[in-house]
Parts: sequence; structure tokens; C-alpha cells
Amino acid sequence: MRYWLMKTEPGVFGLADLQASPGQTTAWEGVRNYQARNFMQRDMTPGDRVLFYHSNANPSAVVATALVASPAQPDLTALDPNSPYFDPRATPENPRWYMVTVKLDQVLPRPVTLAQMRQVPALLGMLLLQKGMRLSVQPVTPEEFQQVLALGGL
DNA sequence: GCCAACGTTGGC
DNA sequence: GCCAACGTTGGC
Repeated sequence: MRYWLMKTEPGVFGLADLQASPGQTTAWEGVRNYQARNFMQRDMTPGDRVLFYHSNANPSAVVATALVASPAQPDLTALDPNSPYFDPRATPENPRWYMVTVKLDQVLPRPVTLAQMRQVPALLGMLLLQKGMRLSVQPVTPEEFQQVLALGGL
């Protein structure tokens, strides 16, 4: 089993939206970065655990955990001209972009903010905390995952 | 709203 | 294949 962190902007799709989704499950559509796509397509397996992170938020924070609920499938929003995630280079034969499905696991009793994580020596190696890091799907170590949970009251 | 850092595009 | 220009991300 692997551990991940997935970013989302609460103004676009936040924890409240995930909670309101059928089965508290959502397709992680709209990722248009190759590295993030490759993590989902190659490395994610159902059952993997996810830190659900609010970016561009006040404050930015890990707010919940989630589970990978399905293997990667083509992200068909890339084929839809009316979608904000439309990519004219995607075709049914080569859909180009992939997504997994994510299911809410536990809401953290206390959100773990970015500022808070920066103060924890054991977390300084997290990709999230590296300068210029904008990858929206990124691996975390089991130790980092556990540490964030502890900070969040789980 | 600003802007640093990054990824992608496209001219050459 | 280089690299300048551009668009995006995301913290502050």
C-alpha cells in the first residue's frame, strides 16, 4: 500500500463537496500534469491512502484522509469541448489523461496547516514543503502520513 | 493581488 | 534540441 497527498482548491472542489458526493466518492478529474498523471496511472492502487489537502485556502491545510477507490481510467473531460479540462489533443483512442476515483475516509478533528507542518522536523522532507513544489498528486512516506494524522488528532 | 517558480509550447 | 515567451500554481 502506498501513501499520497492530493491537492484541491476548496473553491473548486473541497472537503464539503467530497462529503456531499454520492458515496463520498469522486473522480479526480482535471489533472493535466504528466508527473501527477503518471502517479495516478502507474502507481496508485485501490486501497492506497491519501492526504486530502486544501491548496489556495485560508489556511491551506490537510483536512481529511481518503482512499483510492478505483484504478486509473481515462479522464473523459479531456474529450469534452464544454469542459474546462478539455484538451484538443486527447482522442478516444489516446485519451492522454487519466484519473482515479477517491473516497473520503476520515475527516481530521483538527486540520493540519501548512505553517504547522513546516514546524515539524519530521515533516521537513515532505515534497509539499519543498520550494516551488506545485505537483498536485505526490507521494508521501508512511512516516509522514502517520505524523500528519497524529497532528490532526487521529 | 502580487509574484516566484515551474511546466509547456513553439519558433528557429 | 535550445530556449524565450507564456500560462499556471499556489503561498503570502
